Amino acid sequence: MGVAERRERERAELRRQIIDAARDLLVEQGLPGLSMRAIAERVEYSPATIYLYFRDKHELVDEVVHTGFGMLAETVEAELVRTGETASAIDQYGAMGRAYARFAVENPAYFRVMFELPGTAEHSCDPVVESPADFEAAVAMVRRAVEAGEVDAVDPRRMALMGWGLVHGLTTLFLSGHLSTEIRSTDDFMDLIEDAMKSIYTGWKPGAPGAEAT
Amino acid sequence: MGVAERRERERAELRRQIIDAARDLLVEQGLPGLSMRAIAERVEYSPATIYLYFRDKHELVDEVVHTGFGMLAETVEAELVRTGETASAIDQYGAMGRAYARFAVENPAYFRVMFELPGTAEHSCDPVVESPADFEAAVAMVRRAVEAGEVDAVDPRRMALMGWGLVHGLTTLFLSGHLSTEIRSTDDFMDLIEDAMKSIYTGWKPGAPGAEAT
DNA sequence: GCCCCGTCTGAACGACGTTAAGTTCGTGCC
DNA sequence: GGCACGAACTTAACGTCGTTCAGACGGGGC
Repeated sequence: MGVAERRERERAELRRQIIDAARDLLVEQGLPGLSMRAIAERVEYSPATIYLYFRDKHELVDEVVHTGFGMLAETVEAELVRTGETASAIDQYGAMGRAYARFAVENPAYFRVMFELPGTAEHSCDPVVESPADFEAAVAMVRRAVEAGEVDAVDPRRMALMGWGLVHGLTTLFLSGHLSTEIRSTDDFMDLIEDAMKSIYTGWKPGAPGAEAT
Repeated sequence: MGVAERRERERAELRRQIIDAARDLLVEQGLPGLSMRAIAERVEYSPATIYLYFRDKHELVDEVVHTGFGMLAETVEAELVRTGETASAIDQYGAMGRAYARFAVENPAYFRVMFELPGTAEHSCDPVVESPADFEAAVAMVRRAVEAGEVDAVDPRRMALMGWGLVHGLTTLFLSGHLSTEIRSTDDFMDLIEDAMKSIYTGWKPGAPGAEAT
């Protein structure tokens, strides 16, 4: 009686194909090119068929966004294992920021959909802790840096938030062209991110004025 | 022969009404509610009429975005004259960041259109210097702080960029709901911005480790 | 052999941005 | 005063979009 199982496999397969087609279309043509009809044509089905697999366009895009956050988390975590052997906690924290920015410039359309579309916030959340996965990793990294005495006693959650905000803000401003007078190339941008990660924890270093007052 | 002048005045008047209707619609119903047909209905003209005043929807939205950047600049500059008497340069710099964030939470739809729509970057630019107006003001403020000895010698352009990125990033993350686990209310958010502005120049204070190395 | 049910499609609906053709009407000219 | 011009505006349509629904197809169980 393997017929039901085979049917289910085929269903999951097509569902996967639709999501992949949507992702490719998004990457190749941006958000305006992401239409149900275009997706349908790419998987060689009628547009109506998609609605047998997804309630509406929103649900399909949600799925794409979800995989996007998965990719982002993978990128950041790969950077963590790459630098885990040699780098200090605070340097790893900086490396996380750079990995985040690199993902954004390498997948601009993806990144924009993930953060600009309304109602995508819940997809950045770790299913276990109800909070963005990488954010928790960043918090842990700041905590480790504090415990190792690399930086002064600061609130790790608050400081991870600062780092996220700083990198995310510079990234979105860069992607939307608002930094074109200051930052011209991707290399310039990555230098800026490097500076930014450095400068944000300069104030936490032991002996910095006002660092313990926060 | 004032007939041509009157015609021109009437043209400008209707053009203004269309922009205002678009702005109101955007504020009331967000970007999805901003359709040419809805704008036309609000000014009580046929949709086709709008095309006698604007080449296409893009040009009309550009005009709305332009006024948005004007409002943002006014908000920030009003804060500057309010604090100009009493505050130090570095505190005024912090006040600029808070004013920016306040504008965003008070005009979320406006703010999102200004920064999320593709090709809006040029509207943030001062017509004289080819750069966002408030950004130049922030650069000047950092420079004044350096000259007054309030902070260590840092690159003012670079540091103003950091401040912009930090505030902008936290703001967009907050508006898109990605901070909902950390920041619940608008008051929480404004507290965060206050912290952020403080912490970003803590590292520039005289005697901070590594501040002169950057 | 028949029927059922899951799968899929063609055709349509309403809303969208946009355009071409046509109507109205005040104005300047003879 | 009558006429022609041109600006202002509308009507109706085109092609696109997301979405729905009635029906066609076809393999599996009785």
